Amino acid sequence: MSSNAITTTPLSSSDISELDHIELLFFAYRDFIADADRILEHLGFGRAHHRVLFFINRKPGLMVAELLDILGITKQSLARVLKQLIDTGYVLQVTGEQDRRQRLLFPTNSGRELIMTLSLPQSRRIKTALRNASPAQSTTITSFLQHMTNASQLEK
Amino acid sequence: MSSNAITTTPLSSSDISELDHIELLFFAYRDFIADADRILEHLGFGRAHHRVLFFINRKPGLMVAELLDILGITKQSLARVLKQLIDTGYVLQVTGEQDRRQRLLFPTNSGRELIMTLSLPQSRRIKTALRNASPAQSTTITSFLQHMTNASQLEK
DNA sequence: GAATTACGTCAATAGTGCTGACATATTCTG
DNA sequence: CAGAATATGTCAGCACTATTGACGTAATTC
Repeated sequence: MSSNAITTTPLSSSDISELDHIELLFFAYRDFIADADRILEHLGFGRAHHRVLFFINRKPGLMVAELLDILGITKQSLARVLKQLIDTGYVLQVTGEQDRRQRLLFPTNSGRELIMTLSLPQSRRIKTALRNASPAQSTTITSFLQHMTNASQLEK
Repeated sequence: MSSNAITTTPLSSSDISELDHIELLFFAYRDFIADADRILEHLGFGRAHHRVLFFINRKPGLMVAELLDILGITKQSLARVLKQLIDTGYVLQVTGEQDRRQRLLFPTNSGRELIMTLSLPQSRRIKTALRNASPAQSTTITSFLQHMTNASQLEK
């Protein structure tokens, strides 16, 4: 048992390249996330705040329920960070006009400013990674990322 | 202040596509990770266990210090999950031969079996995402992921 | 022999996710 | 109109994973 522990048992050769991709994806995302982490530290915010603010900025006026769907977390988890973002003036809640049960979410000016600051190093990283890519190659990469999501994998 | 909250303040137009990529990367990684999460639940393990086992399987015989470098966490964080993986028979520690201070890490047979099970849905997802990609396009994607890591961004 | 290295461990804390339970408006429906 | 459904908020407790700081031990190096 321990005698053969050193033997590597390769997966079928066709899987090898996917293991490489798994590893690459891990490193890419880890380094990508770390860019913003350094900035968040100073503000007493975490990654959850970042994600919430990012999507509120992407889709100003979205409902709490929509945001929950996008993030894939529970309302209790969202509540904690959302409350902090509201209390600190980065996010604004507005009662829905047609449906007054809804609380539509908007970034404030500070919120937009913050999310831009957080996005900058990440944008730079992507820009650098795409520096030598042709438009066609950029499309290939975008398409790959899209196909990696559940939304795209469903319509296979 | 609240009057212009609805106004979206776009970043410079050249940054728009990078925001799209940030969003895509979030969804891709989130769904990608979730594949294994469902399996881990049943075992009482978390993502940290997954990552540790993954890299021990990728590089059998690596030192604890190397693993810490790869994962980018502290030894105290690693200790907890590593101990569980050792206690449950998925990982084996072997004292280094040249340097007897080292504890070289190896996956056991069960460990290799488990990491294959965890990697399968992720491999399938990647395979599906690459289904219509030519070899050249595959290379483009691999190259992009590589360039997204700190290691590659440094040698710019 | 003393410093350094590789690793382990105890304790406290933070961030972020979860479930369950319950409350409050508001809207929809029979 | 009364009751069901919906959108949201909140309290309480727990799990997992990360952190820092401090200290210990064995092995190696100088």
